[in-house]
Amino acid sequence: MKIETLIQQTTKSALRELYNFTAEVSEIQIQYTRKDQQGDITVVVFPFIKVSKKSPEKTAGEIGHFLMQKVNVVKSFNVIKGFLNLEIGQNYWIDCLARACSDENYGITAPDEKAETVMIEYSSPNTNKPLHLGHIRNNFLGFSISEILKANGKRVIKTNIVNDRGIHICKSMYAWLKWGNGKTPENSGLKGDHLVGRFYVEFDKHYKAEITELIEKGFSKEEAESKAPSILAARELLVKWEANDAETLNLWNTMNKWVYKGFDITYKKLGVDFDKIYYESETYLVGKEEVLRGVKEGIFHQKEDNSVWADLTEEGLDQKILLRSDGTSVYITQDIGTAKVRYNDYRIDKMVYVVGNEQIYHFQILAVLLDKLGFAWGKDLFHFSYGMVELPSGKMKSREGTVVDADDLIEGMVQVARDMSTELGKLESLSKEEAADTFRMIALGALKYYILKVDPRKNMMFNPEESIDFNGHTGTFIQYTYARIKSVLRKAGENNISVNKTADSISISPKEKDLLVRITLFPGIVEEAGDNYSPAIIANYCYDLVKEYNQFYHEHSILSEPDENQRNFRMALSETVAGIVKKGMNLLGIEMPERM
RNA sequence: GCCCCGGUAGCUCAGUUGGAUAGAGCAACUGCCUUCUAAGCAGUAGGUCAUGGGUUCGAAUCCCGUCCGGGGUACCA
Repeated sequence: MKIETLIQQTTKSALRELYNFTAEVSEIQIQYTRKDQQGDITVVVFPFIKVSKKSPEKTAGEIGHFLMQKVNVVKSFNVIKGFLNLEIGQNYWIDCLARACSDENYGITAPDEKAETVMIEYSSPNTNKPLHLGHIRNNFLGFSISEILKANGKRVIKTNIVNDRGIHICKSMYAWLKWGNGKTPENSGLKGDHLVGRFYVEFDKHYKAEITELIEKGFSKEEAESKAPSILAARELLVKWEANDAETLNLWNTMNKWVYKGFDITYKKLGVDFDKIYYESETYLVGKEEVLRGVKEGIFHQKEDNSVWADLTEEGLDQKILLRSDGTSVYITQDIGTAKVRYNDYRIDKMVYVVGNEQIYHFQILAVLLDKLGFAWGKDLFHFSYGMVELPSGKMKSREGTVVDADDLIEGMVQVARDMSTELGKLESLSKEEAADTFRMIALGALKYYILKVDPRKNMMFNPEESIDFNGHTGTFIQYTYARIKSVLRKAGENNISVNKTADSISISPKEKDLLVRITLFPGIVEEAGDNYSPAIIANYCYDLVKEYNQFYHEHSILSEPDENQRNFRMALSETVAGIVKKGMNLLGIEMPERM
């Protein structure tokens, strides 16, 4: 049993026996004792002075005596105001270490027969432009949350819906037809997604110019936006596409293939993957059918101009368009179809959408629409909404080219990692390939950590200079500590010192105690991260753990410790910390180098 | 207008879901490499937790008001 639970329950008995009061276990507050106080675990007794009718000190003292008698790991206690600080015997901590050290899956829960199946949708790119920093946060979060849920005993299906059709790609297609001069990735030397992205920007440039021109001719802004020749041409392409026009489909296929080839490279570099990829072009018709069924069944209504709407005013939402007057689908139409297809393909207990918080309203509507269409699971969908990424220079706008491109960012970080390692004279003993792989791990680790350490729900500032910092609260620091431990363990192996997991008759220093306590926290941290869908909780824990380890490392010698039991204990501590940190960082999708 | 989200050190972020004297990193300054990796460790300085009230033994945390910032409210996605 966990020590916290044991103390809570015994405190509950104490309250009953001493004061004839029946408390809920959840009312009994247990916390780890502050570092500036004596003791390991603290019971907060303020809430019970009403029932004890005694001073906080007296009450704490009485409960303290009770706990000492009933719980043998409680060795002593002290009382400060209403805080009952318990000292836990050293055997308890050594036992915890032994368990953590010997269990390869410490902190990780494997799925059992009745494990929930969770499908997690993330990434979900449009095929009209390359991935940028915003997508990076999405991909890292989606991947990490998948890993964290797996570690909490869920079955996870990672999925990606590729928005491969729609007005956006038609814009790129039109621009390519009009101004492309037959450019291809091969003859331009550009990565496919970047090439297609250029045409999207090209489109917007012309479109904007046309709007300005029309406004000068006396049109209203709205009229100009809908009457500009470019947008009309793109719309026409969309209609042709939905009508299966061979030439349009051909171009669409070609350009999307360019993009996929580019995406594959970027995904690989990011280290993310998917169990199942859906394409909007393959699901939107299912959505359209569902919408038309809704019309037939009177759930939705069709206006004179043929557009289809859902009236959600009763649900406190607005009117929502589901099909345009020209019959083409909008974003949410596709989402309805994709949801239906997914539930046909898999036995899904929970559907999680990793999508930015600007789409909160969209997913509220989606849940209601699915519910109205009679899908029981609709209202249970979970929109994991994360905050936007801001730059010191302001917001990113892909149409205006003010985005941080994913490929450029990664390449730049690898370069800095290489320069920094060379400057520090590290990795000289490694082969070229090993060194290159380590630079990659360091660069990606720094980037992933920088993004995942902040609470996903909040907007975050991406400062390019800080993100490539390798000192302080960074992924690099954690990787470094891991490599450092590995180095010690390697040396121990060479000297034939075995890690003794059952060390006794040793003395534990305060710093070692801090580490032990921190180690026992790991399983709870994994659980909390799962409950809260928060990689940040894991990230911050790993930092705290290695910070503590480095202090220990600085204060104590390990290999040159003369006492064998003491040495073995420190080896076990080191090995356990390394194991936890590796598991924790892997939950963030961060690899750990053995040397750096 | 209406609806969501946020405001903690100069900057970027934590803060165990209401507990003790609010913590890290960066930036600045000062020490520590003949000793297991100095991408490290130790120290100095830095705070009216936006603001005003309320709830109670106790509030950065919960409730109400105000101010500031962001997002949403499209026949864009």
